[in-house]
Amino acid sequence: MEAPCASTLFVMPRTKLFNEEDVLQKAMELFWKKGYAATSVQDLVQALGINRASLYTTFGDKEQLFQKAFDLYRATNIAGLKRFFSHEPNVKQGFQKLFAMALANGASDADRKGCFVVNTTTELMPHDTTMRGILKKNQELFTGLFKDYLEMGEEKGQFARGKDLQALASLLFLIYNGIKVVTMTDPDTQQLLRSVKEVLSLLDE
Amino acid sequence: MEAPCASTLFVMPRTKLFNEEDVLQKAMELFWKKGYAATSVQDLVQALGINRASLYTTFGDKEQLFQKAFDLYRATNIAGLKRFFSHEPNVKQGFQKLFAMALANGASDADRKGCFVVNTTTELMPHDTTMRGILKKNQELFTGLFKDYLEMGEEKGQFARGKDLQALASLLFLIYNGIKVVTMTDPDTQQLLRSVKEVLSLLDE
DNA sequence: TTTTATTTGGAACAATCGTTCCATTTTTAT
DNA sequence: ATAAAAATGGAACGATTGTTCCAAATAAAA
Repeated sequence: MEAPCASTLFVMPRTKLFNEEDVLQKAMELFWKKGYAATSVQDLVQALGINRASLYTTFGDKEQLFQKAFDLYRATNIAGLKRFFSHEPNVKQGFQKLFAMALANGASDADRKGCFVVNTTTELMPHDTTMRGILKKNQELFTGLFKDYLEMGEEKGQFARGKDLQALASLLFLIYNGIKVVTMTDPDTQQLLRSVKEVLSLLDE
Repeated sequence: MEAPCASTLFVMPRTKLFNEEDVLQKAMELFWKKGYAATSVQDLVQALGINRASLYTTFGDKEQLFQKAFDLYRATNIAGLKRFFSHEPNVKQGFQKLFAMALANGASDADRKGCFVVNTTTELMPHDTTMRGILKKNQELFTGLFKDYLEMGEEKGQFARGKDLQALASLLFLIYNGIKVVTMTDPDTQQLLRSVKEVLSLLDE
């Protein structure tokens, strides 16, 4: 009955007018800045610059969009950390620079967004059970990278053998999280740099 | 004209049927657990067990109630910390116990509420400027108590003189915040205790 | 008992929430 | 030109948001 002629089967549709990655990036920054509950779909429509209907057809509902934005943040961060470590052979200096960067970022960001992972943890953890698995994995991945980096330093003889590298990795991760919280209210770079110097002295001798 | 007779001037009204402090405590726990944005007035009415109108007449609007609940949390915490320090003359042991308690609390709390101050920081800091002053004061108060406690230990000869106690106080505060975040997703007491042990070794010799 | 002040339950408010739908416009390839 | 597919603007949905108001019930002191 309705058999179409061959020509109609290969008609190409209108291409998307917006770059999906760019839009997702904008969504990431808004959720990062305002959190999940405080970000309305109306806010998203305005910030992303796309139509409300387009938002729903390309990203699903608010929760799915948040998940994608959050995944983008995590992927970007992990990739950046790996790249950073691979370019810094001296481990103690590497952590020194990493924390200095975290402090500088906290001080320079006028929006005081902090860390999207930390913010999401404190906002959604009490009830969101699906997010828990993701965050736990992310935590293990992070401390794992820290530990691998420490082991590299140990093998290179940059500090004494026999240290509890797992405990040190967790400790540095604690501090990383602490920095992301504390710098939101008071980006006092100078004093916290001295704190970082103190803890990194554990890698001496 | 309408001069009332003396007797009517001293008529006592109906007394409140609920204990204001108890109700505020319940509000504190709900805001602590769910955060500001995710807690609706309807949630509060049900959790506090008082009427919606009573809520507004005794506590003001949602924002004022949150502020009072938050103040209660901070006051309780600071008082508790002072009491704890005053009962523990050995400083290193004091911090050891303090962090162990923080870890144990994180592990035992089924609601995974974390720390109300940390949660509020990450939720409201990007935009709320009035809260910033409060949180900064709170931060200074906390690190101040840490530093005073460390100075007491130094004077008592519990560890070597000449350490950067201000930096150490900030460092321990960073770790305290880190613990409050990390234990929300994974209350792994055992491993983090080793991290605490590592950082407190800075108080040795 | 009467008076006074407060709580109480619930209705009502406008505003916003997340989401869906539709008619129109726009772009691409035939 | 024509057809297909996507974006667009905007209306519309019911539900929930924070807040206010009011009549009725209640408790304590006079």
